[in-house]
Amino acid sequence: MDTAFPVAAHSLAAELIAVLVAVDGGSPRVLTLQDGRALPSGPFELGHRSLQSGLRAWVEEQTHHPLGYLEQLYTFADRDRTNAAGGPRVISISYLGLTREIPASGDHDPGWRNWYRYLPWEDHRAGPPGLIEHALAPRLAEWAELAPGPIAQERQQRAAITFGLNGRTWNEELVLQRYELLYEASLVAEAAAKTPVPGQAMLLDHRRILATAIARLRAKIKYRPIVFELMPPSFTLLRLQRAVEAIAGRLVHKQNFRRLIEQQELVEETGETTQDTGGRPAKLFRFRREIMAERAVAGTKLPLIRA
Amino acid sequence: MDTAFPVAAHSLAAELIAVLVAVDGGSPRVLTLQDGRALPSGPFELGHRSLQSGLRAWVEEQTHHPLGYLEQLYTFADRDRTNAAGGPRVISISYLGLTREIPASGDHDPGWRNWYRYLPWEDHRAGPPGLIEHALAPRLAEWAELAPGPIAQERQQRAAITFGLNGRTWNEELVLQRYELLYEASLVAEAAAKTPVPGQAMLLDHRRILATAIARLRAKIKYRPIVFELMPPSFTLLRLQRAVEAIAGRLVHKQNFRRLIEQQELVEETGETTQDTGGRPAKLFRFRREIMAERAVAGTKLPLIRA
DNA sequence: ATGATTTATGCTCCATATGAGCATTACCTG
DNA sequence: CAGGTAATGCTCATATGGAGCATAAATCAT
Repeated sequence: MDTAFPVAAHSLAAELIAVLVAVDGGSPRVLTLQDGRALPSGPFELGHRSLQSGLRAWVEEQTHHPLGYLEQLYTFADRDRTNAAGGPRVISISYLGLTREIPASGDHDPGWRNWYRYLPWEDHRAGPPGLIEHALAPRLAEWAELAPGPIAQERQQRAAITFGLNGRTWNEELVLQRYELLYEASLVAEAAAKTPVPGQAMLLDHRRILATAIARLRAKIKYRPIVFELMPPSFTLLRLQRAVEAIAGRLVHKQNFRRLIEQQELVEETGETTQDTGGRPAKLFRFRREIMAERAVAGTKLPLIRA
Repeated sequence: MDTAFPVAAHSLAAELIAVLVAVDGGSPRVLTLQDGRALPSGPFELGHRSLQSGLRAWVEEQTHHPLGYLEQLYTFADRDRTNAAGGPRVISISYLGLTREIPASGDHDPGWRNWYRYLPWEDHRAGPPGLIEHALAPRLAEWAELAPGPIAQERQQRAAITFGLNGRTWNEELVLQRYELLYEASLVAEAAAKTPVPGQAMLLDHRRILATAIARLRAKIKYRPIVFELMPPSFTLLRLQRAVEAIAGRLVHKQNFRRLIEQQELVEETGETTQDTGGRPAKLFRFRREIMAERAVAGTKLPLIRA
């Protein structure tokens, strides 16, 4: 069972897809190509030592910008992804990358787009977007009704849970589940919707990959100090908070946020302050990289017994 | 972009590798082949609709056992993995699968091995294993000393943090970091160690993949109700606890564990009890699958503002 | 300059969750 | 019946997370 030779190799190709993220003030940005319709991608070259190094080299060459953090997202090889019948079967390996600044827009369109343009229902910073109630909920209900009794119930419940309908709480991490629900209900252009719900479509499954990246980032930001990969060397606590909010798509309690950051000793004062805050001048902070090693992982959540 | 080796595109192949886990009483088991030296793996067939379905079909065919839960782990294509020079470049996609029972051993070796056989330093249920202090710590210290000043410090610190040396607390989630540290220090057979530290080696990087799987499982068990995928339909709370302990490699506070499980309403009594506990008969419970949809994801950890 | 507006920062309070034990109850075995 | 093993019920101290109140220090419109 283990020795059957791998696939007749000539019908297989590998592709790398990157979701590169930056934060510009209050906007979460993602690097796109083709007028915002595609994520950057390229073939996996056999010359590279590993996938990771291949992607890193390729991204830095293309964007001329250092890549702070890089993490593998997901690999897929769904048959229906390959558009050309008879073309090679493509395995796509997607990555999430965080970068510190947005490259100065050289000549024309640098391609950094606000990601909520693609998934507008994900931004709850100003409360639940109206389009959920007006544009999504009715169409989802309609879709649920199409199914026979028990299935209809189930669909309705899924919609309610993922989108926080009828008074349920919004869970910002369910980005992928929400996109997939809309896809399943044929409400997005990628699923051949006649009249898609709001939100710009992308080529192939790039919007799904974006959703995966956002979900991962929203989850990870809570237990690993990765926001700092998106920040300049020094920053005010409010800017840091705004970055978190941009990613999470939710507002954060200012005082408690500060308490959290400071008690974890993640930052230290630079000693300087900045006045371009609009109000009282704010202290500048820098990330304490040294703490990273120690703060390896926190999470317990199991009633362990102490040693 | 440059291609170091001018190999035509036909030298690419894809392989699936599965880490199948089961729990047998207090033993965490993993399915192996070749007398325990390899994880089951096989080619990705072009006929399959997707990677996931390909793997699922293949596993169920091979093991004749249902696969409860399946999750992608990691994809890699390191050049040094391909042993045969000139052979195709292989992309390996690894999966973690959980199964409910251990298949009855048919004729001979069913291949389910206790995973601590491969990573003996990971089992802290009876306190920190002696081999950490006796066999690992000295060799790691030795390795640290090989480097010049500052690097030596750094190595020493990494070892102390990952293995919980000199009074630091043990973090059971750092399974992969520990294995990689030992690899880097050439203390495991896979890294051509002259006299490897205890722990059975595996072919290629299979032991690293196992470490990845355990790390993922140990992390996930804390915020998703996946232990139940390893349990029979009804079970006592102690059996459930033993399963968690087997995976986490640590003991759990019994009363608090019960409180946690019950307050989360993850289980319900079946109404029956069992007497083969050795002591007072225990109530039998079953997992409340319905709760899964609601308990989609819990974790906040950010000081969010309520709606 | 003056009061309104903005943001930074310091603190308090309270509800829960978590970590540790103590005490009892109910079976089995020799 | 004594002793052993588990199952269960409860209590208590502390840590953590969610909300607000209050004050300080700038800018801005009038």
